[in-house]
Amino acid sequence: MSSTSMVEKIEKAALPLFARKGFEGTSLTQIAKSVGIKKPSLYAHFDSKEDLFLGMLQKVNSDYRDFLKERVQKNRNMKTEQQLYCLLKDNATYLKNEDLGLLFKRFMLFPSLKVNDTYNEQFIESEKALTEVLIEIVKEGKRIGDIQVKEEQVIDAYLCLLDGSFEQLFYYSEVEYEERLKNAWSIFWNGIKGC
Amino acid sequence: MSSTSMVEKIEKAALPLFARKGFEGTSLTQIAKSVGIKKPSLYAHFDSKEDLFLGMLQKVNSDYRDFLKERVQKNRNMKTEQQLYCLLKDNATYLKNEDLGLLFKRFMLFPSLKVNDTYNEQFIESEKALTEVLIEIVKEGKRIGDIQVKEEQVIDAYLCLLDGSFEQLFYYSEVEYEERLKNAWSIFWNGIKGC
DNA sequence: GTCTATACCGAGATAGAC
DNA sequence: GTCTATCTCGGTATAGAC
Repeated sequence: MSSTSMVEKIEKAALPLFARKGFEGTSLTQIAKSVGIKKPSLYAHFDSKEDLFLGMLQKVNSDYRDFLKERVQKNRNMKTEQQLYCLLKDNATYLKNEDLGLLFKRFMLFPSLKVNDTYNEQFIESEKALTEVLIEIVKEGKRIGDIQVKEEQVIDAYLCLLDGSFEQLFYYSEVEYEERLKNAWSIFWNGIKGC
Repeated sequence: MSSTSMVEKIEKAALPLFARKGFEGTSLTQIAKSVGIKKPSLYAHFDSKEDLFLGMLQKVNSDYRDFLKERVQKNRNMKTEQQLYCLLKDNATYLKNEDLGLLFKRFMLFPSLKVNDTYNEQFIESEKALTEVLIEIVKEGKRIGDIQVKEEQVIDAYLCLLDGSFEQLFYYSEVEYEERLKNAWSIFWNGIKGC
């Protein structure tokens, strides 16, 4: 629990392993090897495997929430359509970093399957943060008349769009993903505007 | 590899375990216990853990494709809107069986992370089957004038809707899910009809 | 076909020298 | 802080009696 630099090195090495193979699927031997030290040396910096993992989760999630805040602030003056589209794209861009994205995907889609609930709370918090941001944008959009449909409908449809595009982020190549997202978005916005 | 009845019993016991905890997360001891026999007895029916798992995957996937065919056939004479909505709902209903749904979810969302590619091929095949069905419906819908927007747009948006709703199937309670899906669908269909 | 006993391995974690 | 050596546990899989 000392030497900050080494802790960071270990977490950085552990991230892609946990993201790709999950908690149980990743061994301390693999992590140590990736760092370039021996397995028992890890215990000079972390109390247990779970300790390592949980610390990493916390960092990843607080980073994500910071990113979210910063982006929303930056897009504050755009039109409603642009704000919503940017939120969708920014989210994808951030999570397109494979390690981060896979980690989020894994622990948002398979909650309650793990030992400790503290694992999931981190991601639920991040999800809440995103939803709150969305609600703000939609409310303002309705107020100024950019959105005609009922607020609840917009929220539900948008979240579905976001979840779906998040999944597809990993199926398809980057160019194919962009094309698909553009198409899905245009249908969505078409449906939002009302006639 | 004999006594068909016992093989089925074992697979039936293994399904919820693999679905909830994954391949590595499930032990043969757990499976044996759930069946009511001892661990080594499993080897009278399967060559290995992988053998058991793969056989189960194959069965699950062929069942799913049969279900898909049957449903599409049944809805053949409905209007385009109803066909698309039913496909969405039927898919959800089928996968709402938690064991099946979780298994699909796990192995469709985390492909290429496993030992053997044969695992994933099963699910990719199932996914293809669904896409082909969708394309047929949309093509016919365009032909008879129920759909105005470009075919590709409809496909992309629909798949995004389906993926998103599939994800949400596990987040929310049944009633909340229904409500959300209804909202997302109405925005989607709104966007499809054109103005 | 099912059992007990066991081989073998790799996991997480600890002790203690340096 | 890092290492070697070691402990304990639970995993897959096999041998061989019944």
